[in-house]
Amino acid sequence: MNEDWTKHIVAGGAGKLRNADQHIVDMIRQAVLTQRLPPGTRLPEVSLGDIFGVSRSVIRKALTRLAADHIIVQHPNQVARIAAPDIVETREIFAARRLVEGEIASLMAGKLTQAQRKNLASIIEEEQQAHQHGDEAKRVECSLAVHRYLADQSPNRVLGIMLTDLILRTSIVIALYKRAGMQACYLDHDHADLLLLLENGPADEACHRMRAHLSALEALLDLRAQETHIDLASILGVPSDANAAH
Amino acid sequence: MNEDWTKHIVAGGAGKLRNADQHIVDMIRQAVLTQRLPPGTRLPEVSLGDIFGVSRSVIRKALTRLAADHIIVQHPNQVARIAAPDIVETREIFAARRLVEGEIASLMAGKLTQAQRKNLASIIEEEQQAHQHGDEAKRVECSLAVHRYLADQSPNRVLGIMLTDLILRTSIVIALYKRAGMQACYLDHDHADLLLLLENGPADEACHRMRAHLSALEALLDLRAQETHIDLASILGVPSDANAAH
DNA sequence: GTATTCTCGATTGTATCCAATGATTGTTTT
DNA sequence: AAAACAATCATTGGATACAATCGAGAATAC
Repeated sequence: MNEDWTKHIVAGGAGKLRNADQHIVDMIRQAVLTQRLPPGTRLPEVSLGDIFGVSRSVIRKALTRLAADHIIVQHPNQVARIAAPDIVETREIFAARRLVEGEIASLMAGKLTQAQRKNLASIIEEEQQAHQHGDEAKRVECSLAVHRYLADQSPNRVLGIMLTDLILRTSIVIALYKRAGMQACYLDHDHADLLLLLENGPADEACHRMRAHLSALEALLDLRAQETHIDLASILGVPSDANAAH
Repeated sequence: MNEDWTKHIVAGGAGKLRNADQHIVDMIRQAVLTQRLPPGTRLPEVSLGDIFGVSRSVIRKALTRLAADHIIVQHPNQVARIAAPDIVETREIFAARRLVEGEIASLMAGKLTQAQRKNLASIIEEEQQAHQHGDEAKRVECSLAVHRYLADQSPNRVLGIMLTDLILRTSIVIALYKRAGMQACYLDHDHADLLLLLENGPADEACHRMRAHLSALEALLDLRAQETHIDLASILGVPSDANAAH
């Protein structure tokens, strides 16, 4: 079915032959971030090899790295799939992200360089414009860009890399558990308010605001216990017998 | 020279053929934790393949996973080495660990099960006995066990796995930067005090105590600016005289 | 004596081959 | 018709072969 994400992907980089797995990892991560590659999607090694024009060796290395980052799940002798965390893990991911991104906000608050101010302001401006024009895809992209920029600019690189991973996992669980009616999650003015606190506010207030922003995001999801409609498609594909027991 | 860590390792599991890379990853992680495998050590694929009796395929998968966890560094076309973070990254690792382990302490404080109490108490008891008997290796092992147990029992599994990785990276930088005179880092009664707070104390106090404990640990290292003798040997590629330097 | 270049060995990167395992489908039995 | 069983196919796990690259040391030039 949903196989068209490959078109976007292969277009990106045909010429790269050196250390090809990095390119493949990047492309798959990007596809997951932008929700072109929904949770539960099968990722057979041969198909990916055909798509990217490399052998299974390279694909396997890429898949191993993605599994280490919890973006895909690999069970022995079974096809790798985009991860589909359950509700418990979803809450844990949000809690961890609040901790890490709150700390990063705290570290950066009041210490933004001029360039960082400008870049953040421009991303947020673009986000609001996209929202007003109803360009949902663009809006999501910019919203992600805000957080990715913070992860990238984190003065503590260890925390920054952790946040990069958590943002990816958050994208996955948002795709899984977003309520039916809404096409994506949006919190008006949250990012603009955050920028103000990052520029001037005291560190602990920036931290607190960031955590509240992430909690609001989590609250937009439908995380009621199991009985929900959600997938049965992506979940029943998962081999772990936790769900399939009946 | 320092090739005897293999003896300890291969003894562990000769018979395992199924999903062998997990075993290899575990063995190398354990060797790094116990400092039998110092930072900068070369890890050639063929040598490891010979040692574990498997092909390079399996070794490569194991190395890829270790690199994803920042335990080894892989540069293109060069031998993988045990990571040797610089001083800046060392401070970042400690800061991240304070954040994560402090939160885990906070989450567990006042909520220990009876079994958890018993296990922690027994580990700490064993640690103190080892210290009194001068059994340094045993003492370090128990000290690690305390923190690994917390990582393992963390109610938030995402944070728990993060802590597991951070403990490993902490072991690496301790091996790199421990002061010459001391054989290992020891903080008397710190673990016992922590246990008391985990059992009874309020959450934020347990968090604060844990952070202080980790800061004290960091303070035992020699993290003065670059001019220290330390590496240039282990970083620039000389495999074995990293320790002989002093 | 020092610096430069060249060659060779060690090591990794990628592709391909075979074995093993799991899923699927069709068949048989009750 | 439903369930158990068997054969086939798709897919992964691991090993090996070959190509590409890097580093060390020798040979050479100045």
